[in-house]
Amino acid sequence: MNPAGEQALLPQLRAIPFFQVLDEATLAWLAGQCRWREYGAGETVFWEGEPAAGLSFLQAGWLKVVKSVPSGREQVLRFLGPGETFNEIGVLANQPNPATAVALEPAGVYLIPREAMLQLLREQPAFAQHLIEQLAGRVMHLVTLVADLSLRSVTGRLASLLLSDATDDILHRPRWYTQSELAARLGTVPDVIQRALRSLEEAGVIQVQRHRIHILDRERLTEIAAQ
Amino acid sequence: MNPAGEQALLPQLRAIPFFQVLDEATLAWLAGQCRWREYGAGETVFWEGEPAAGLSFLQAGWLKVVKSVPSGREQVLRFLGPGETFNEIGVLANQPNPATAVALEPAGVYLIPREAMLQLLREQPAFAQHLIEQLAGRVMHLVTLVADLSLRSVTGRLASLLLSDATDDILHRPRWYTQSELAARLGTVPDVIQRALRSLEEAGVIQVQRHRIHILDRERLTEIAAQ
DNA sequence: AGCTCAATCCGACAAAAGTCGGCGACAGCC
DNA sequence: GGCTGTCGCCGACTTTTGTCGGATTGAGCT
Repeated sequence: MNPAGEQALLPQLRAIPFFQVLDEATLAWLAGQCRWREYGAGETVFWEGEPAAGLSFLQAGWLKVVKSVPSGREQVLRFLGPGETFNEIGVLANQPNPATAVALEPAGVYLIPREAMLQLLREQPAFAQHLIEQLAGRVMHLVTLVADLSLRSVTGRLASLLLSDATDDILHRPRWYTQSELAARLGTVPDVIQRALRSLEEAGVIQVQRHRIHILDRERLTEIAAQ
Repeated sequence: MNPAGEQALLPQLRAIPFFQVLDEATLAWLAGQCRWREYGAGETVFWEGEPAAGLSFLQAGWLKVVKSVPSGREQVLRFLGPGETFNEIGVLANQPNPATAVALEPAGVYLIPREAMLQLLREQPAFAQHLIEQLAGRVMHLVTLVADLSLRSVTGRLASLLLSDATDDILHRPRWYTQSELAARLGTVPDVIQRALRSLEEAGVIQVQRHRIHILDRERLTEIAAQ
């Protein structure tokens, strides 16, 4: 994993939905502003409460964005993979980072400094437009998460996750996607997830293997997801 | 409660943070686009899942924005009072309304149709900028709510709410602000709120009256809020 | 192959949250 | 001033979620 030279970075930037609205000259300028950083698995990219350095985009690897509490429990706000951007909020709200970002596997990140970001915002109306759509999407996602945490059972949330994340009725779990992470994503603890998985398996709705979960009965799982 | 004529509506629009960045001509144009609606207490302003008609701002009264579930339980996303705007998200994400809005007391609302809103967005970069900040703030608020629901106890959340919403150590509760609404805001049910209030009162930390709650020991309440 | 550490699994228990039935108090309304 | 419906109050109970100790498994490493 190496930082892309400017000629390699450019097509990458172009491929990111976030920047697709920019013209070539602006993209080139932006490429010059980016700073490269690498992180090992488990390393923290930035901490909640720190001043926001800028907007980042993930060139390679996987990250999680979490809120955590002294006891050690944490709530995953989102996982993100190559090509996704993160920490827009700290920059835009002119506030400290609202959450912590941690690398789940070795990751390479480009940082677009706060000032470059704000300049883009001022000078590129199309960029601002696009950003607004992104943020609106982010809000919708969070609203769903709030309703889920408050109104639905752990088993129901787990069922929904399986239904929405599985491809061809199989949810593949990379090494980093442990029951711990699954629990943190669903707002609970590993033991409860284990219990829920077991009970779904006993009901014959899913089949759990070490690194993947098969959906056996999509229909019944959908009913369970309503709880 | 009457719709303001254009000459009365204008200063109102000017006073709304959302529109403060617009020049006089644009404000006047906008005033002409607004449509007036009134709602009685308990009436629904719009439903989750409906197509988003536009951005609204509340001229008088109080509303709640909620996600609810067939069983009847609901999660309040926010309460809002005169001068605040709502349902930006449906418009901006080009999605159906993500939540339902209900009047808590007789309310008057101006609706800015979707098209006018989008035109503003295209033609007024300053407006777009301001909108981005608003959305970023909304995201921060939701992130906090998610972390609270997932990681903190009901009593802790209640304590936080008392600390942040009380003025001069007193939280006034208008008629609509029942224990039911309090519960829906904190993501639980009325009985649990009643229990939590009683236990805080027994501990001598607060004093509960019918329409207001006194904070007696701010320091201890702050400790409890950490749970 | 053996070691080691983390992930998983499991049963028993504890605590928090949610449910239910019923009673009393208050506000609004004839 | 009485009626009525909602809100609030309370105790007992159920369910869900969270915690703990410890056994087991598997992957990666030496």
